[in-house]
Amino acid sequence: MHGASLLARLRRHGLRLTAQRRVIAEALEGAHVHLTADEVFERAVGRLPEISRATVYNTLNQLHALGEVREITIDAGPRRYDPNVERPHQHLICDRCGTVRDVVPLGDISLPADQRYGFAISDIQVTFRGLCPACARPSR
Amino acid sequence: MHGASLLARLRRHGLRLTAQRRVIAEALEGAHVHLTADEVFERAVGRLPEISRATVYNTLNQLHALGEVREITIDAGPRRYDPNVERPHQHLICDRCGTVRDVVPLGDISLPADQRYGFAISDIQVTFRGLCPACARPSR
DNA sequence: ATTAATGCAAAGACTTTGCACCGGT
DNA sequence: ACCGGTGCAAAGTCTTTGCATTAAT
Repeated sequence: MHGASLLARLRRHGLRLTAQRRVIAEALEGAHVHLTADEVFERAVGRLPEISRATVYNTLNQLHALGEVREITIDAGPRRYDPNVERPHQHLICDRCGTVRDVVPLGDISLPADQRYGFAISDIQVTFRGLCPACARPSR
Repeated sequence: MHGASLLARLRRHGLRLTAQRRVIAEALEGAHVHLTADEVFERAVGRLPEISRATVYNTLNQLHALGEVREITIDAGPRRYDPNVERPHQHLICDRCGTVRDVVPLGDISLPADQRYGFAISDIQVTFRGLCPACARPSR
């Protein structure tokens, strides 16, 4: 069901294949880090100068609604987009510089029935927070 | 070290005890749900009409910086503030209406050394997501 | 041909900030 | 008296939206 490129997945959802969506998908998939909408826009502009921020936002929102990208919200600052919805993973975030790394934790965590309040739980997100090596250095 | 009122904790940090901070602390502690800055402001205005949003934001940020309140960031929408930093707990969030409930999960999760990337991890946040009973109903 | 997608610019939601005045300590 | 805190209004950051135009199917 997955494993295909973002672009292929777009088509599968019945969305039209436009140049804009192509460069947005490429920007996301080519990144080794999770980009903000603005970073996606910057990269996209390099390949398609007429593209607009609105289209980037619209497309990112659509991809998210379709479950094809994950949104990462750091406490402050813009949202970031994670194209990897195929392999389950969680995030490790530096509280100072905001760097995000993908991680696969060990162990298991769950909610006992008396803690579910009747919710239908569909996802468990685990975020590890701390300081990355660079930010932990006392140099300030 | 904790267990005292927010107000008492404020004083302990050397912050001045003002009427504004008093009503903000009361708003936070009196809430059974986690409030947004604006909700805190609304409640505060009821008791102290001259209070400004800027002061609410400033104070909330200070409390957070001091570790006396927790910030909860839902994907969309304003941040919420959780005055309970005393008893460890996690959050259960409805993806449709945004309701937040405090929960105490079972189990354990951790990062193996090869997944830590040299980070000094100081916190693990677990967020359960799903639909609350009201939003799960097919009525729409 | 049809209708979704785009770009632009404007509006919106949320938060921060500069500065003169006020009020805890 | 000192200096942190406050209120106001303006600015800032990030995101969404209305609408006329363009282009994928």
